[in-house]
Amino acid sequence: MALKIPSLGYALLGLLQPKPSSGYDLRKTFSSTSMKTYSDSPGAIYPALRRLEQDGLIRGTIEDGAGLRRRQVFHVTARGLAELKKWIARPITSDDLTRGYEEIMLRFAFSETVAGAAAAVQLLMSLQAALKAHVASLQKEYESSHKMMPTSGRLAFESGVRGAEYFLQWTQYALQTYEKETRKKGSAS
Amino acid sequence: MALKIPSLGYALLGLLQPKPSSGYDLRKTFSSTSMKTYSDSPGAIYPALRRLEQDGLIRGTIEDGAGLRRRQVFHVTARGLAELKKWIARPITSDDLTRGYEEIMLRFAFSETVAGAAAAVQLLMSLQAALKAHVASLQKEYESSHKMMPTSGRLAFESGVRGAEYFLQWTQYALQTYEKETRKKGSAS
DNA sequence: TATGACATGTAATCTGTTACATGATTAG
DNA sequence: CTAATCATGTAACAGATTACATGTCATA
Repeated sequence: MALKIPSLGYALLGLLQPKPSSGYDLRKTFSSTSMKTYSDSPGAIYPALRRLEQDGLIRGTIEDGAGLRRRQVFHVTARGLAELKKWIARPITSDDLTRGYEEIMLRFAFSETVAGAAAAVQLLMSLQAALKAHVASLQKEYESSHKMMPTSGRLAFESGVRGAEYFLQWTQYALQTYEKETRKKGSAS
Repeated sequence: MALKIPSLGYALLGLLQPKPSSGYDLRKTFSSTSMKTYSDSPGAIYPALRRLEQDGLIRGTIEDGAGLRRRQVFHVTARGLAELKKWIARPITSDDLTRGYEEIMLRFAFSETVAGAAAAVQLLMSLQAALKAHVASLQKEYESSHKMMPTSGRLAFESGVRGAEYFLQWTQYALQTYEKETRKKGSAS
């Protein structure tokens, strides 16, 4: 039955993992940082947190500090961490790419803190392989159809192809960055 | 009350406008071309078409040609065309950019056929202005936060910033393409 | 004649949006 | 004291996903 978690659920898990927070904190993170893709509305976040808790992926404890203003702080459970790791370790499919780069980048952004640098590199390599195939198929489709398109259609398609090519270049850069980092750490130890 | 149309609705309108089609045709377009972002499932498309018809944006006529296999072909009404044009003419907001480039590119891809080259250029200029502000704010956020991030987080952020910068460059290229085109047409006439 | 493509739909379920509602605490 | 912020929630609704259901037509 595999426990289906929507994108927002993973975003919450990823944020809670290094830093237990309240629903309100999470809302502010979504509204104030560049994670605005996710809704900061209470109607999205509080139900999502409850679902995660019901699935045993997070646990909330009511904070009773100075004031009596109730505030529930959630932290990721062992099960939640395992689920996060599974998500990050999943190989990138062409379907993932079709859905857009956002969720992939979220996975990558969390990967190092959640599962270590080795997992981050794994993810990058999987992404690179998937992107190569994706770019090739986009180019093929472009070749076969660009002549029938109006200028704006063609340009929009081009933007997609070039964006993917550029993203592929970025994976190379990211992998190199990790290589340099491990060399530095290796020689420093 | 402004008639709210979801992204899928506009995608359908945009496809139907130059070429009336059946639900089945549209599903195949979504599954076979790079418009896979949109679901090709009947549970998404047929209800969406019915909603558009109820709002008077498209009208379906049952085709009775050779065979008796029923097949309903939808075409965009005057009201639907007006709605499409309004959608394309809306200036690009920072909100649009936050939600991702896909819907913006859809608007642009359809713009020329639906509203003419001048509208396409208008859209590009609006996009360029919005992107400049967006890139600047992303860079600012990057500057103030990149030192606290793990490598993977930083790289993911960089990918977002650079992607936006690249997209901005593309708008320049697209505008130049239109300039060249109008010059050619102007001198040819 | 049976398989597969054509063609359309519905029902259950899940998630997110929008809008409303409640109450505690702090700052002016 | 009152306005803003902190903090949490609920209810109605819209839209998408998944899975199922139905029937037509061509072809091997």
